[in-house]
Amino acid sequence: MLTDPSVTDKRLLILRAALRLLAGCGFHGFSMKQLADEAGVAAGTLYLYFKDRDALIRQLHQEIIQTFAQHVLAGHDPDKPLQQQYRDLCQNVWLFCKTYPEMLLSKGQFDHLPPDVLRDHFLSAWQAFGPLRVLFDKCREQGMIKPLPDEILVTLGFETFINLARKYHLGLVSEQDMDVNEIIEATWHAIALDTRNRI
Amino acid sequence: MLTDPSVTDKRLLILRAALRLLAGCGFHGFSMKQLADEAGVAAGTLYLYFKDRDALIRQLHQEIIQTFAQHVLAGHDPDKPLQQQYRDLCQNVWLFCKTYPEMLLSKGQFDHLPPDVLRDHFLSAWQAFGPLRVLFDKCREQGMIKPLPDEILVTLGFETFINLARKYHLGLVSEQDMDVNEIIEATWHAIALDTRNRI
Amino acid sequence: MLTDPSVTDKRLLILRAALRLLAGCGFHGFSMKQLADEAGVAAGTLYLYFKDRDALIRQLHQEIIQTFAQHVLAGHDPDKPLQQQYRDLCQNVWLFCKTYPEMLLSKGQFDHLPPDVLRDHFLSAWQAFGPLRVLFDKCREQGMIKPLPDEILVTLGFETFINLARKYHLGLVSEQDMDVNEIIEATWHAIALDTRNRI
Amino acid sequence: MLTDPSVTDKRLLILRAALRLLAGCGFHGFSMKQLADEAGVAAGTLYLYFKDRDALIRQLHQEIIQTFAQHVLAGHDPDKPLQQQYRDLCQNVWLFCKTYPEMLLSKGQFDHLPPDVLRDHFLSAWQAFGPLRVLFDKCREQGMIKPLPDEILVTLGFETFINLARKYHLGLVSEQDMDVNEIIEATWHAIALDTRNRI
DNA sequence: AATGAATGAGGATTCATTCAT
DNA sequence: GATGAATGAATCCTCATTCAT
Repeated sequence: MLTDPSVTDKRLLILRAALRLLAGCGFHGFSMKQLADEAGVAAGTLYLYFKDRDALIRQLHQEIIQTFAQHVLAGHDPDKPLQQQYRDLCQNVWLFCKTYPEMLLSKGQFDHLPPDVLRDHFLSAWQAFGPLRVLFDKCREQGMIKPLPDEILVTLGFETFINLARKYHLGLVSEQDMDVNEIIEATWHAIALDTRNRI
Repeated sequence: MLTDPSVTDKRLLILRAALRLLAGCGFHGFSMKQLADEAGVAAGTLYLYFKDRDALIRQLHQEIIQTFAQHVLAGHDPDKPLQQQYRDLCQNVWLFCKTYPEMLLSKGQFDHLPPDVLRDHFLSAWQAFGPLRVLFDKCREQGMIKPLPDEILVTLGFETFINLARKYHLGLVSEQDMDVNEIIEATWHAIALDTRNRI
Repeated sequence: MLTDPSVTDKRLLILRAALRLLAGCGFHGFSMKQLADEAGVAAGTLYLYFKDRDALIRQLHQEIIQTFAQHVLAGHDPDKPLQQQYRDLCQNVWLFCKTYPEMLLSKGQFDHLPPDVLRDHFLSAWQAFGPLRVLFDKCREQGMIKPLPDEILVTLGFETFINLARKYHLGLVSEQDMDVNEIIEATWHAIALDTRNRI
Repeated sequence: MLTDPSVTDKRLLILRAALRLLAGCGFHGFSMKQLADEAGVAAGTLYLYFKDRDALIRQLHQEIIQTFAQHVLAGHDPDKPLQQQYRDLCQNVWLFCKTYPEMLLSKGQFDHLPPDVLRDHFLSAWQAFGPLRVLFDKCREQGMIKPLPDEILVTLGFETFINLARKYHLGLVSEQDMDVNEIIEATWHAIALDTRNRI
């Protein structure tokens, strides 16, 4: 996995180097030669592991998504109270984004992959997030949360932490400014179905 | 302004062409030659209006921010009820993002501008959003919303609509799936300070 | 003439500006736009006075040669003693090269004009130097100088001062280092026919 | 060395090609593409050996200076009579300039290198000409030549042959016109200190 | 498997020249 | 005559990719 430094598989070494460069300089200004240097291999070696630049970018994208999913779902326990599960997931999202800013920074870089490729990646990601769908289903069944599609719940809930992490790394908010638990509660209010919430 | 097609100032024509390309293919694969073609001018002409590629990108970024601010604050009336003001702003954010997807898609492309440039742009944007800060201040004074920094309120509130618009344009959510007013309420729940909200 | 600042003929203004630029940055890095700015006219105006860049360069070359000839022959008096005439000419060469370094610096820049053009220019220059040929002829007739072709006498005599002026402007020799009269004598030794000179 | 055709080091191949082009067309009109073609390599290859065009020009300049020095000092024997040493050096200068006209023609092209670069190159050249300084010192000590600085002696002596070679290659003087030994004597008269020389 | 020199198409940028005003 | 915005060919340079070793 991208975040596991003990793995020395050369393919992963290259992807990790690509991630560092992507975060550092974006797509432009990251050349295959630079990547080779950063990864500590020769230029030609890259092509033993990846058909071409595009293939490398796509695989990196997928790898990031998988890594993200694994970190977010780490320690997930479907037997805990539902709201606790939600809190744990939020914590994980926040922790991951805070710890690995390069994944965040490179996110926008992928927005222009061909749409069909993007779709494929999202679908496989969604599969990795199966437990999340289960959680949302249960919450909806029990009338705990609003009857909104998963995608929208994700935006109201988890994506908030991604956005905050970006601001955090840009220095627009400091950790003193925010009590993560407080914000988790806030996002819960957004998705929770509480008759008393009605205005 | 970027969204006003009646303006024929050549500088703006070029920026608009750049926006279309940026949305269509991202930074890479958008060459100055392509831009010239898209804008209907010769390659050399670009350099009469912009010192170089970087200057063009930076000016585009600022133009987008300004345009965004103007659309969001359009029709803003500080004399309306506070919550209504919030609703209006949310509506505007959603409408703008839905109507001009290219602004959205190009957003991630700017993440790698030099940090100091990014900071400058954000600050000038924040100035344009003065009425928003006033609104938040009033709401906080009256105990209507949680005592969170503006930046976080923005994320919990408005950025939700930006994220949703992206998904909308990617086809991940359809307009049938979502009742915008419902989502506006949801984000209000996120930021609102309601003692009954306490869990 | 290039060195006469009272002439305000626009053609000459342009040529003088070209000379300044040529001396300052060589052929490369001197653009028609720069020239227009330096001359204080619009780019298009250059083409009212010169067919194209090449024509301008050629005319500049000729102008420099003519100016050089006029300065060198200034005050020439064919009735003075022959050796004194030689001394005067040397003095003039030195003075001119010292006073107008830009003419010197631009000299090497013309070495790559098409050979036929160069030839034409040299021939017309040689015509302007008629009095010099007369002087050499008289000296040779009287057995004062070696029976060498004019071209070689010029090299042994006058070109010495051109070379020294270049070194002077590069700071490789200072004026303290050199007594011009002494050097004039030295060059005279080079061309003089003195039986006692024989080794 | 630039004049040794047996060396096939690619860097030298490129420099030699650059020299041919420089002599043929001067700085302008010699493009990196042309150079690549002339050298028989791809355009990109140039940049494997030289950082950019400027670096190439600078290195060419130094290479020319070094080559010139080596040829001029070839066969130099400090044990010969001093005047004979001088004659040998003059012969070498003449021979070199006659044989490799491209080095001559490119000379003026370097006049616009940045002054500090020019200075560096001249200093390193001067080091290579150590034996020449020794010769001048000895001659001055023995009262054989005028008490002039080395730089001026060089101009009066050796540079004469450079200038003549230029005229020779331009067809302004033919070899029939000139007896090199005669001219060597003439330059010796210029620098020699002979009381009988006094006029 | 690994290398890295070589390639050459493609990018950003410049600049001589034109032409409508 | 004079302007200077517009042009687009040509320039320098980069970089993804290949291939002989």
